[in-house]
Amino acid sequence: MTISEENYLKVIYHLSLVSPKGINTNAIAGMLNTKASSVTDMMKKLSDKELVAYQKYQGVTLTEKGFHSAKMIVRKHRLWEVFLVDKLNFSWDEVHEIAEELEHIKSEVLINKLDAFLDFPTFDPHGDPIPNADGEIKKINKLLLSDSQLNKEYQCVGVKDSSSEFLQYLDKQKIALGSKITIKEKESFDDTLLVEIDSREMTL
Amino acid sequence: MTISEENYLKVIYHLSLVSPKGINTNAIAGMLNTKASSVTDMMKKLSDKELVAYQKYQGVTLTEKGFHSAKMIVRKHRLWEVFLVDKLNFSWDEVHEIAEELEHIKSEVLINKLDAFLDFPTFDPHGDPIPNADGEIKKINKLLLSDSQLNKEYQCVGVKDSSSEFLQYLDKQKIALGSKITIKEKESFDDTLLVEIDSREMTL
DNA sequence: TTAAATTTTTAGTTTTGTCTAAAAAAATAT
DNA sequence: ATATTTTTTTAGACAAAACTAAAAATTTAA
Repeated sequence: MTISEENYLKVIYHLSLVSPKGINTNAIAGMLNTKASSVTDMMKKLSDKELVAYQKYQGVTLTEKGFHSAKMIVRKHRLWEVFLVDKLNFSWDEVHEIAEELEHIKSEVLINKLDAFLDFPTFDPHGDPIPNADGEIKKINKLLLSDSQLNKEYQCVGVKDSSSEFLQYLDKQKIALGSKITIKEKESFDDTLLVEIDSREMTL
Repeated sequence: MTISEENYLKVIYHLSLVSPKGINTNAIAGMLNTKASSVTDMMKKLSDKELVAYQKYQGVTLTEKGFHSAKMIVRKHRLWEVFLVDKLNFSWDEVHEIAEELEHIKSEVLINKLDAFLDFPTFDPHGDPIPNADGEIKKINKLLLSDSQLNKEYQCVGVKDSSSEFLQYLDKQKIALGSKITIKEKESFDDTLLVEIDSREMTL
């Protein structure tokens, strides 16, 4: 599989998780900064390889084979992110771009040895689950902080907005994965929350 | 720089170390399993980028800039090999192919952090020197076992033939980098050597 | 020092992944 | 239900990196 094919598969995979119907060419083009016509061409190719089911004007869905391939790419991406953060001391907002390249390294032995070296992590530094070698994904009950209840302890397992700015803001506020969060008060007036994070109080 | 350009640079670098004159297109084509005509095309491109000095029919040499770029690629290749062997427990005969891919990952921060993580190694698992971040290469007095003197202790720092078969043979004989070797006797009749390796005696 | 052999370059194609512009299909609005 | 708008596909072109076959330059040999 070429790097380009892998990138298309990955994008279709991510879009599939959000909306389970056929994915349209424009949505794919938007994610890859390319044009719908280029997407159409690639869909024909991926369809020939039986990685997607494609009927013109109807959008595409991943086949079983395509779904598995996509998960393996995501697996590689996220394992490399763990490596970069845990072993090379990158901060979690710096790793995405590099992992975009590393995810295309071919060797399966490599990725399984890396997995073992990292102690078989199940979540990446952004809190997203890492598929195992068989493509199985550990589920977790996630809810948004804004939807959570008063005076109940939660643990931060991920973020919704993974822009550099937001991640750096969280770092500065010393909010990390695993942080224990309890909402003390909700201010309905401006949606401000008084929260206790790792035994420090603050307003968000 | 594209992957293809990097591969050409690297090959020209390696050929330059063996013969310091202009490198001919056929030699490059041979190393890259491509054709001389393709090499000519690429030489024009690299020449436009001022990475090589190229005059038709006269072979090519690396410019200062090209020489430095080539060393950075070699640096990446060898650092990744150290990572694969030391951290992921690959054996030294399995790592070349994977490092051929990893060497093209772009981030400079990445490679410097990897360097630090590995404790700034100066030699790769095959005993070849690793250029530092400035491109400086540690020299070592190397000589072939067949050219070495009787009853003098040497240390194995590299191998001449890096084929899988040979490396696996060495592994089986428990000969590794750092092994202390002393020649006890030379049999001029069939060039057999009676040697002492890490306090075990054997004939080669 | 010419002639033969070899090496290198040029010219013209191919493949992959992209693009633009135009045509076709589908969705929406009146 | 038809017209308009939006989305998607087709058709044709381009750039990168390779190839083949033929031409040109260089080297070697007689």
